[in-house]
Amino acid sequence: MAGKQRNSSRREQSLSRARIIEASIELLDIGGEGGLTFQTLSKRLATGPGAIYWHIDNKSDLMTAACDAIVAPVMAPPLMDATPEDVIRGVALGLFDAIDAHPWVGSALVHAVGRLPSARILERLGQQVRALGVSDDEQWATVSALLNYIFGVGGQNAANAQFARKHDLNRSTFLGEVSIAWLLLDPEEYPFTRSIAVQMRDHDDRVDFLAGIDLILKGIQATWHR
Amino acid sequence: MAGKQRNSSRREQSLSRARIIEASIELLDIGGEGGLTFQTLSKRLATGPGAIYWHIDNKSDLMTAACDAIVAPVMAPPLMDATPEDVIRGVALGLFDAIDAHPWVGSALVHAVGRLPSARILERLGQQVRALGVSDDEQWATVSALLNYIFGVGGQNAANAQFARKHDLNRSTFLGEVSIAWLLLDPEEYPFTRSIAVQMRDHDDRVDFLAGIDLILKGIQATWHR
DNA sequence: ACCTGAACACCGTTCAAGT
DNA sequence: ACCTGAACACCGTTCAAGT
Repeated sequence: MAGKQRNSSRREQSLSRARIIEASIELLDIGGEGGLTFQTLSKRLATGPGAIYWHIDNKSDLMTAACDAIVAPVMAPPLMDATPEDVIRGVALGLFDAIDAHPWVGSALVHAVGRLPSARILERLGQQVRALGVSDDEQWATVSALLNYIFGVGGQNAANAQFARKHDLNRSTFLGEVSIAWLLLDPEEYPFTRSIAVQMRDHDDRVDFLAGIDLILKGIQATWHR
Repeated sequence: MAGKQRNSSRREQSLSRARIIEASIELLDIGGEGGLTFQTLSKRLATGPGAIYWHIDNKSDLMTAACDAIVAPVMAPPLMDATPEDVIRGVALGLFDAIDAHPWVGSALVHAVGRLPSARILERLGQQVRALGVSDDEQWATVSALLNYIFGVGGQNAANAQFARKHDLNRSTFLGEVSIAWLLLDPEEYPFTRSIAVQMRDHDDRVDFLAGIDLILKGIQATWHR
């Protein structure tokens, strides 16, 4: 399927699926989830929208492909000489950092059910869950718990980033606004939420994410290591 | 702010925020996330789009309000005479069932960060986490783990439902397609995913959801009950 | 085989004009 | 105060026409 690659001077490089995905990632990083449209994309690639459809099926496929381009390298390294728990922590943290750097990936992962990026993560986590001694018929539920938690954090990160961008807030002012909103809730009905508002404002996403992973790992150990 | 309520014969009831939300929920239940537009909504309410904007700020607010109308009653009952663990299970299952009946709620919850529906759930879970003996400075991370897991499942449910609707699949044929796609993966690279494909096809969402909650609860117990 | 770009059906939102 | 509905700027996707 290699193209003819004549040295046409109309464009520096001829259009290709790889170049389209690369440009899409740049647009998503710059402009967030709303930064990628067929208008912005075809303008950046100096072509028309129809040309893009020659190389990709639709926007959903494009998002999944862009997502996979970020996720695949993160899931690649083998991380030898480590306990299953440590590998799971490493995989989860790698994913967290990737989503932190590209918040749109969190949203894309949620919408890429059963597609390649999810399968990569499932495989990586599943092998470790098996190594932890979880019985065959409980492995799916156990990996699912990890996967749903990770996707939950990713989706939340994506939503937060999109909200902050829309209202021109940085992370700390965004958290400050939420904190204030919580402090204004009815003390009778929302004692816990109010009591935790300040702690929430100053929390470290990454630390709390790992704490959640550790809670699930402890639950697995408590169930299978005795 | 009560309207004049003249018995005009143009419409059976005068427009109101409550009636708009009610109609929105009906449209979302019928047509999924894409079923609610200002066109379908104003048609169903026998009015123009401008009239709707008199009562609500924008579509995001409308989605959050519709979401809260589903979530609020589920979070209301007190569930006396139960352990904190059982209350958490009850709250989580109630939410799961609500999202199962209205998949768009899963997506709406994720996008309603720091808004009322999330605060209701946070409060309900937080009080029980406190009752479990989690120290003050770990309460946020602990409730977050539960919340992110629940939102992860909800978001995934919403995405699955949207995908199935788009391709005219019911739940079991949808899972069958994913299962087949996984079985076609490279055996060298995806041994775990392939081995679990059949188990995934026949799994019970609700049972697995509760298994994840129990894993987190066990992790909390292992951390704080000794 | 690959690209062009106008056209299509749709979307959320606005706003001058009505009552 | 509340409603009307045309208009606006945008979106993903298609497709006849070009090379």
